[in-house]
Amino acid sequence: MSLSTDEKKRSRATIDDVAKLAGVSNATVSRVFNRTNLVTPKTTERVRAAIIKLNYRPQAAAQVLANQKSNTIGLLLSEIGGDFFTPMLRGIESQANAAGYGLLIYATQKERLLSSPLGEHNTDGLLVFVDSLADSELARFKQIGFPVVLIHRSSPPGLQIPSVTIENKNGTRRLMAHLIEVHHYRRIAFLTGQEGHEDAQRRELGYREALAAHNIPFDPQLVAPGQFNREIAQTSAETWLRDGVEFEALFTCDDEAAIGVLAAYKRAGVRVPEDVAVVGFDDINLMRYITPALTTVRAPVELVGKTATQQLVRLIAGEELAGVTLLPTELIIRRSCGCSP
Amino acid sequence: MSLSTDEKKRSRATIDDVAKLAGVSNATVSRVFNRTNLVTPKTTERVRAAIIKLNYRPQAAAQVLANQKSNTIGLLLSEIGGDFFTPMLRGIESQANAAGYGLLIYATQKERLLSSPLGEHNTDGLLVFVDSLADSELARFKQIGFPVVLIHRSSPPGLQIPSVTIENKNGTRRLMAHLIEVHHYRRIAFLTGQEGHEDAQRRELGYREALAAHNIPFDPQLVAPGQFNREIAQTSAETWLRDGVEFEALFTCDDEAAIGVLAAYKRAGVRVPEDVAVVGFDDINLMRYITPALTTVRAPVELVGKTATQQLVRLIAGEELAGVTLLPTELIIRRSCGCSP
DNA sequence: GTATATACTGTAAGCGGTTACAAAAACCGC
DNA sequence: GCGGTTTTTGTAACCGCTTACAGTATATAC
Repeated sequence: MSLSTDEKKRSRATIDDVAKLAGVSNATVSRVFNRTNLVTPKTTERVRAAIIKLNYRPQAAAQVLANQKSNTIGLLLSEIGGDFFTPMLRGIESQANAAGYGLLIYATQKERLLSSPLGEHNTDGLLVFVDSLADSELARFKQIGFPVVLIHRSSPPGLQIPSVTIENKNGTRRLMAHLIEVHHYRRIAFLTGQEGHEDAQRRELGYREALAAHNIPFDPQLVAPGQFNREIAQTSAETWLRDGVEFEALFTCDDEAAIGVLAAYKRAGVRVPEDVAVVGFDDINLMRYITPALTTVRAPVELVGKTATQQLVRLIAGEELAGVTLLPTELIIRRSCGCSP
Repeated sequence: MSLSTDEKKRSRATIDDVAKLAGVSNATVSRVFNRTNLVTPKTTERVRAAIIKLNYRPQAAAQVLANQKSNTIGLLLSEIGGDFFTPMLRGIESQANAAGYGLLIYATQKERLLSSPLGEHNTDGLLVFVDSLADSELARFKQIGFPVVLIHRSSPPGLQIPSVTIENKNGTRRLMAHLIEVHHYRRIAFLTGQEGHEDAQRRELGYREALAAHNIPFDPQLVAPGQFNREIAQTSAETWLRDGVEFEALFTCDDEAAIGVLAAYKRAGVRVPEDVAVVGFDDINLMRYITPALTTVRAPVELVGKTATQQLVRLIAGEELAGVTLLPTELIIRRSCGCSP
């Protein structure tokens, strides 16, 4: 028995193996594989047969090297979690796929950022979510012309990196207008979002602008930390309760915080919305099932993923584009604001 | 001004550029980069400086080709969605990362399976979730010795592919035991899960075994389709209601179906757990917040991801392993079964 | 049947790294 | 200062695929 044959077999067949078996050159095999219609039907058939016989699949790395194109885009996250994650990823993956790209995911715990050569890796472009990449790296990518699109975060000043996010301010304005104009609430409290998070900043701005627009004075007493976090929000609500701070409505900056607040109120016997209205932002899956169903602003998460990916694909194709794409949010009225249904 | 220099600059620096700038050979640069301690401190310093100056990063594809190792694992899914997805992905990503691997994700809409050369792509191994890959491809991978680990699905007969899943049957047995022994329910209905889905089959088996173990005859009247789907489950519950089929408790095979059932009962004015107990399986995020809080079985989703990835990494490292790894589930008692808290 | 245009196919040079091996340099003891 | 080690560095082959260019076979025209 021939050991050498066996040994050949054990590792994957290469294009040369196919060529030899089919009695042609590797160039011809390559042509067959890439559907350049330059090969005789008869030869094509022979090559096809050899490919099937050997179970040949081209080795991606070699193609990438030869083509200088990986057909892969990368997604950088600081953390995998949260209810928005799945739909966003779905949007990204489906769009990437439709455009013929694979998707490579990195969750970059902050520390790793500096030490690792991460980044372009094996990708043609990068989707950068929130704070998953340092400004300095962003600058480097810009400098070497490596395609990047930012998600839920705008470009650092100077670099003009395209970015996709949602109408945080407008959404908040509409939500606040509902509370003020429909329900005639005047004392509306606010739970801030995560430190340094752009969505949080824009929502806070919307809150303040809405107050001003309705001639309601801003009261710092009615602002406490929420951090996009259940526990912290719960603590803040409990503190208000203990201190006897009163208000008619509470806007929690995001839905997670609203859940924490609801837990605090439930425990304290405060009724929502009878005693106080509670509204959030994002419309995560839970909100419609929780009791009371939560009034919130729907963030088009999947669309964000889709749009960002489209832009990245165009960027990779060589189009110039920049600026912020703002996707529309939608006011979702349920029970927790005091509406009946 | 020298255009040629500019043109060089615009595309990424290669190892040769660095070598030239540092006045050494590319081999030396490679050695510096890979921390083989074979280079003089002085030379190392010169090379380092050149690397920084040129912002050099090795091109992954070239490394992959030269090393025959991509340091990337692939995850194959049929669909991105469901509440389990995020924690599973987190488990996979964190573990992959800890082992020095990147993560490539494919969502393979069924049709794509055949046409695309997908698969090993640029990965050292593959995590295959449920039904995301045809048996024939699995066989091919087995044949060429390409590392694969299955998740929530066992190996096709013959191929001995390692697989990681959860204690579906035992979890169900414990849940049923609780209903029967603690609450003394005897008429317990069952909503089946998704056709051909192994988790569903094992849970059904657990249901039947539990009945048998307690001398409760199996009643086909008390079984209806659930499909892991809210709407279908809701319809089934409504049909039972209309037909006047009575039972004391309902096990829905998964939590999604339980949500559908709850919706049907709410609309019909049936009280849970007073009129009928409802229990699910999985313990998705919602379950604790919904009213009534749902008794269910917790599936260790993140751990499944972690474990599968660990096994894959060992497989890639050349270890032989096979067989099914069964991760323990945990009974989570809340209100919907009739318990008080 | 020959000249010429046309259609296929093969040859070989990259793509950007790694690494075995060879060559050169530095070090050592005497 | 010399031969013999030991370190450090360079040379060149190779990883598997693509593709410009050259070469050969086939078809077309006369």
